[in-house]
Formats: sequence, C-alpha cells, structure tokens
Amino acid sequence: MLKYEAEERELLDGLIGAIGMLPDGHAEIDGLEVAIGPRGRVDALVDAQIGGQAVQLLVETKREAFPRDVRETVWQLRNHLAHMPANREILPFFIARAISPGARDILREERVGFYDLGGSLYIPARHAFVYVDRPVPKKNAKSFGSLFHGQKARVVQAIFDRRSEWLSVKELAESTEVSPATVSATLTELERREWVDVEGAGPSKLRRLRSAKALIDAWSSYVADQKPPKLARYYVPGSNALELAQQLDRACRDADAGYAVTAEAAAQLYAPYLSSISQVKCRIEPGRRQEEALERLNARAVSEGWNLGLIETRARGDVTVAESIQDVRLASPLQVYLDLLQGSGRSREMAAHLRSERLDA
DNA sequence: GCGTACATGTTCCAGTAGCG
DNA sequence: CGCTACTGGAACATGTACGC
Repeated sequence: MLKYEAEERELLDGLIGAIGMLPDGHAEIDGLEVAIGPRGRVDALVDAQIGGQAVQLLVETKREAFPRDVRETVWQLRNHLAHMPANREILPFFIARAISPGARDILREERVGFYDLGGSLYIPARHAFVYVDRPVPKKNAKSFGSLFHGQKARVVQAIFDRRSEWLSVKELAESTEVSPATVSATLTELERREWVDVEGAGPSKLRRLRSAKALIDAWSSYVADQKPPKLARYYVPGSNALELAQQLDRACRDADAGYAVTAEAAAQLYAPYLSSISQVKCRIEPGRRQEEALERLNARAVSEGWNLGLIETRARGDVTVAESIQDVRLASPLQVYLDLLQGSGRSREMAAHLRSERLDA
C-alpha cells in the first residue's frame, strides 16, 4: 500500500514536471484524494497553466493501462465531472506508468488527457492543445509482452488456433497442459486488452477471440523487439526442402523425437509462394532423442551452406504440431508467421502472403 | 422458489528459473 | 551472485444444478 502511494506520487510529480516544461506551462497539486460529489473520489486535483490559460485537471492514477482499465476509469471521471462546479475549465485526466497503444486511442477519442512515465502527454484543453506521443517505456514494454512468453504464449496460441470457438479455462488448461491458474491469468490479460469476447461468468464463463488482427499485430511487434532465437545450422546430404523435410520426418519418427517444421519450408506447404526453397527450419524436442534424430539424418554441423536449421527450444511446449501436410509435421500457421518475421531476405514477403492466406480469415 | 452441494474461475503466495 | 518475473498449488469466490 505504501509502495503504491509512492508510485502515485512519482507519477504526479512527473506530470507536474512535464507541464512545467511546456512554454508558459506551470502546474501544482491542488489536493490529493479529493472527495467529489456524494461518494466519488479522485486521486488528485491539479491546477495547471498552459499558454496563459488556467485548466484544472481531474486526475485518476493507475499502474498500467489497457483498454478496459481506461474505459472503466473514463466512465468514473465523467461521473465525477458531472458533480463539479462549472466555473472554469476542468479536464478529466489519466496517468499511469505505462499506457498501451490501444488505451491511448480510447483516451484521445474520449478527449481525456493522459500522461505516462515514457513522457507521453496529451492535453486536449480548449485553448491549448498539447500532444506528445512517446513509445511505451522500455522497462514496461515487457509487461505488455508477457502474454507472448512461455506458458502464456502457449495459451494465446491455442486461443488463436481455435479462434472461432468459445473456450473455458478448464478446457484450455487441459488442451495446452498449462495450469488453470496461468490460463485464467492469460485470459484476464486478454480481456484487459479487449481482444476477447466474454460470455457468462463464474464457472460458466466462456471467451472467444475477437481481435485476431490486433493480437497478431501486437505479437509481431513484440517479436520484432526480441533478438532472434539461436539457430543451430546443419548440412544434410540431399536435395530440395520438401524432400529434406520428409527425411526429417522419418528420422524423428524413428528416434521418437517430437519436431515441428516452421518458417519458409512450412509456409510453402501452407500457402505456396516461391517456386523453390532450399532450407528447412524446425524445432526438435531437445535431449537424447534430438541427437539421435540428427544422427539418423547424417546431419553435419556447419557454419556455411546449411540446409537444416534447428531453432533453439527452451520452454516446454515450444514444439507443437498443428497439422501434417505431405507427411511433414508443421508448427501452427501463427508460429510459422512469427518465425518468418524473424528471418531475413524474402521471408517477410512469405510472411505477408501466409498471413493473408491463413491468418486473416 | 429456496437452499445446499458441486464445479469452475480467480487470486494469493511461495518456490524457482532465468536474467543481468 | 542478487534480483525479478513466471508459474502453479491452494485457498477463496462465484455461478449452476438439483432436491425439496
């Protein structure tokens, strides 16, 4: 509790400072925890001078802001506003350590001012319009990306793959082998971003993906900020990618090793694009079985001229197969898409093609 | 209709793995 | 080596179904 108050204070000081940096700008705190109307309360009132005009800011504070948080707060602020004397300009105002892009859009539409620790500042006052857009602060970027990590990423993948279905926590927990606690947390985060529709409540609660496009976009930009995973390069005697992938299939079956082909080779099977490709990227369940599969393939580790690339797998469940085409087990289209985005050369084009063929539907 | 038992979703907490 | 953030077990909350 004390820690939160300190954070709140830090945010307010940041806002005061940011307004002070504006030409003819000045601001001071008029009150904290101010009662408004019969039972309303705002976190702070701030008196601001901007370009010679006085504006009072009705401030609500949050740690992080996703669309749903913002909507709730905007509604509260509007309520408060109705109980305020109308003798001067009063602006509803929202501050948080980090405000997600979607949340910013809502605030701008609603003409509610906002500020975050990244330095973004939006003040839609009558006589002085201020808008400074800064990216989400690095430190907090990971809190926005946590959905695309580890176990939660598996859950999000599953939700995407079954985007036409209404899903329960229990069902997802069973099919992904992730604990119900983590599945629930994942879905709650998706709700905050307003990417899922919700039906029912309590034990009969169901969700369904609504904004597949927003989800892909967010995951893509997350991937863009990540360093590409390590790729172990091998050469396997043989010819084209399809045949190589089929050899891989036999070797992994014989070695009883789980594998999933991804990137260019997989995209080519999902939605043919290039006339021919020569390299196969895949994930193979790590351990002894992986070694055995590589031995059966006569794969030789090389630094140049590779045709088999092994993407490092860390978290359990990284190797998941969505379907088999021509006896080749493929990672899910979304996974393939994300892996293509990590690649270079024409992989971006392939990614775009795959997306329009398989993901945007 | 009402209350109770059950199933499921959510939150809390502590152990732990990964990171710098 | 210290720290942070993730994870999942367990306690807690919330609907639902069934019996009366």
